Amino acid sequence: MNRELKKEQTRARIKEAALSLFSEQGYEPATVEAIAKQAGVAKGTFFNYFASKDELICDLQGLFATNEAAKLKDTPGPLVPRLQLLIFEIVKRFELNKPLTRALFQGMLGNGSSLVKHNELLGALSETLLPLVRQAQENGEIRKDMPAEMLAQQAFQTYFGTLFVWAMEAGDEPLATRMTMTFELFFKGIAPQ
Amino acid sequence: MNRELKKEQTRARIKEAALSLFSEQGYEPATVEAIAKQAGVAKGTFFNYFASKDELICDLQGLFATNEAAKLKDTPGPLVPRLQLLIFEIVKRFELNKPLTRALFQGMLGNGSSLVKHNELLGALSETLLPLVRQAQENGEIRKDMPAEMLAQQAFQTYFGTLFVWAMEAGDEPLATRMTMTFELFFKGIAPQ
Amino acid sequence: MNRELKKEQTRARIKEAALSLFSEQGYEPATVEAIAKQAGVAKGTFFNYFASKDELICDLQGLFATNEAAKLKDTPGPLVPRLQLLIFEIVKRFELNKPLTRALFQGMLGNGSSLVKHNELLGALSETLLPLVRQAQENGEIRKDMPAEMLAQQAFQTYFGTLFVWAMEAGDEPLATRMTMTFELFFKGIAPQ
Amino acid sequence: MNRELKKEQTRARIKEAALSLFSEQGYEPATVEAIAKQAGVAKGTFFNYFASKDELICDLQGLFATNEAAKLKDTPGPLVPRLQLLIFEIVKRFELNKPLTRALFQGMLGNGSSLVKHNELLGALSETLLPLVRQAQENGEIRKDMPAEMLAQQAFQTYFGTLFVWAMEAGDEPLATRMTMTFELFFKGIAPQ
DNA sequence: GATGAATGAGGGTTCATTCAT
DNA sequence: GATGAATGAACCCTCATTCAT
Repeated sequence: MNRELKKEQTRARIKEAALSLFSEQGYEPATVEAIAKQAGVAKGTFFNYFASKDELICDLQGLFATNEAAKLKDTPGPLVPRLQLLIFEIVKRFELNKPLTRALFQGMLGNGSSLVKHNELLGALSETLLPLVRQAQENGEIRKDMPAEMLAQQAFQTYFGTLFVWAMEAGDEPLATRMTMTFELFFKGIAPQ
Repeated sequence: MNRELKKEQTRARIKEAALSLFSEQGYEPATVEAIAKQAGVAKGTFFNYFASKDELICDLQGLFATNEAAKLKDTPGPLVPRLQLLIFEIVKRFELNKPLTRALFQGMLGNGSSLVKHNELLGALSETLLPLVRQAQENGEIRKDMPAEMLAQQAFQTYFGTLFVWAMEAGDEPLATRMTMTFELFFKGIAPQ
Repeated sequence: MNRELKKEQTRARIKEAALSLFSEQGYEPATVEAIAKQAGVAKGTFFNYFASKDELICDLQGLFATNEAAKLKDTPGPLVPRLQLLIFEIVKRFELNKPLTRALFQGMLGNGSSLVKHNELLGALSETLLPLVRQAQENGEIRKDMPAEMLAQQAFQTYFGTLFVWAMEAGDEPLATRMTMTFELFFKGIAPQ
Repeated sequence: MNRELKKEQTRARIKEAALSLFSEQGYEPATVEAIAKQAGVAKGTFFNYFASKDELICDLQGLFATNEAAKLKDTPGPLVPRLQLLIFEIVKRFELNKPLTRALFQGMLGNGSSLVKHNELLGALSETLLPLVRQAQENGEIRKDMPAEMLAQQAFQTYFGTLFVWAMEAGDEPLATRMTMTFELFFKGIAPQ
């Protein structure tokens, strides 16, 4: 439907505008009015698509996570190198710059439902990851003396820690190499004794 | 001086009040007025002690870091176990609860001078850490194929990642055990080949 | 005509929906969108039937008045008891609850054309009433030392005063008995010396 | 105290400004911003004095009532003529014009706490009135076959009915004469048989 | 005729900050 | 040094109304 399509586009334009302004100005200074203007719609229109600025952030925090890991399921062979590759590709794809990353973090932290969403996202990701981790434990790729859940949690910490420290730093080195290196250490840490 | 002492106390009371309210309500909802009231001073008085709410956050972010590592300098023997112990003791001491941690993160992220301060703090910490790391590399406790700076950076990532993921989770498990475990993996990751 | 009928029904459905929502939520909170939804039409459709929310209120304020008095015209005999009976029956019929009454008052008061309509309605009612009043004055049922217009005006005051005070009260006693009693006093007040 | 005095003045200025704008433009069009401007204060200052526009209306509805009746208590002699005189003087004093009266009605009707306040005011007024009414019943000035509470209620109806119908009319005749006349009828209605 | 996405002025309200007392 | 009234920009959000489909 033409109507339907247009709505989708408007929604996308608003999200893009938000990302653009968060990158330029940060979370708080990027007001709903400014976002709407940048998206080429009226302020009221913003609220036809997102009940609040908070809801927008909830939506946007999806950028932090993907479920690409699902692709690895049911394929045989050693997992660790493929996970490493996966991480590299994921990080490479989403172009989070530092100010945007900070803005997203900030938006998430000051917002109860973002918190809930965050945990849902991590939960869903865990669902995908857990069987793979267990399989890797069986294969002897990963140490068996830690529960898979804990290992997944450690992976998340590694991920967000890298993201956070990177985003807070002044320089402009790319995230991808840093993330890759960090996960190298991580995989070494969780290798069997 | 009596005068001097009183000022110090007032300042301390304001900081305590802020921590208490950030814990209860989060960063934004804890208004300057509420903090002042909780501290038993007038709103205007707050600004005699902190130039802005942002400056207060800058001050408070010191809670994330200590320079206890300095104690380790110039003492011989293996470093890694002592570092682990140090981390455990640091984390155990400062009682950051989850809402407060989130509030501090949020305050830091939306505030340019906090960013600067953050990097200064990490820089200073690096200063202390670097010689120790190099020494440990010499001793063969830590892999030599990564520059000490990078290793320190990795440590920070590990630290903040743990803090962040923990602060975002729903439960109320203590930070200390989690942090210890995480650093166990970390030290394993950075052990020599 | 089928077409004509359907329009009439839709219009009626919208009015019913409005009354229902005004009763539940009051005048302002009952948005055009909510009314349309309750009536089972789209928001835009509302405006095909009423040029504005104000016009709807104009339409609805007819609930405050009827011209049943016309029935009394040209029948002989004492008027006062019949008028009393009439009032009782009128009030009994239209089921104005308190929140709805307040909502209608509110809608009327904030709306220029409602004001005009209100005066038109009262004017028309006067037209009907005046001959009857004069007749009653001739009959010696009502004092002659006040012009009929003034007496009609007094009746309106009595009517709206009762309505208003009743609508503002907390309880849920029925309007009918109150109105009857009030008009008993009123008729006593306008009886001949 | 000078400080205290100034606050009082500011509060008074805001109320005056509100009355002035309600008279000119009606309830809704008189925005808080406009009221503040007219009062010569910033918009934020308005909210230092009134938590909301609704609260202002609550405050203002006091204009509808006074407790001058208290003066009559404990003085001997016939009450009815003194009550009539009292009403005349009350109405004469407060200069409610028609648009303002409509605005106040409108503000009260759309506001839950105004409703409560209204009933409190009438309750307090009843407290004062009831002993007088009973005394008048004893004196044989007022009919004894109706409870005093009901008579007070009837008086309120008479009062607000007159106010409402007068405020809705187009002309500009003074309220005082109308009110006096209406209460003449009312007192006749409640005279002993 | 029906639809509902788009509008956008304006709503009430908040709060960090200033400054006269 | 302490106070708290005043500030006013900016906040998020509402909703009657329009109009292209």
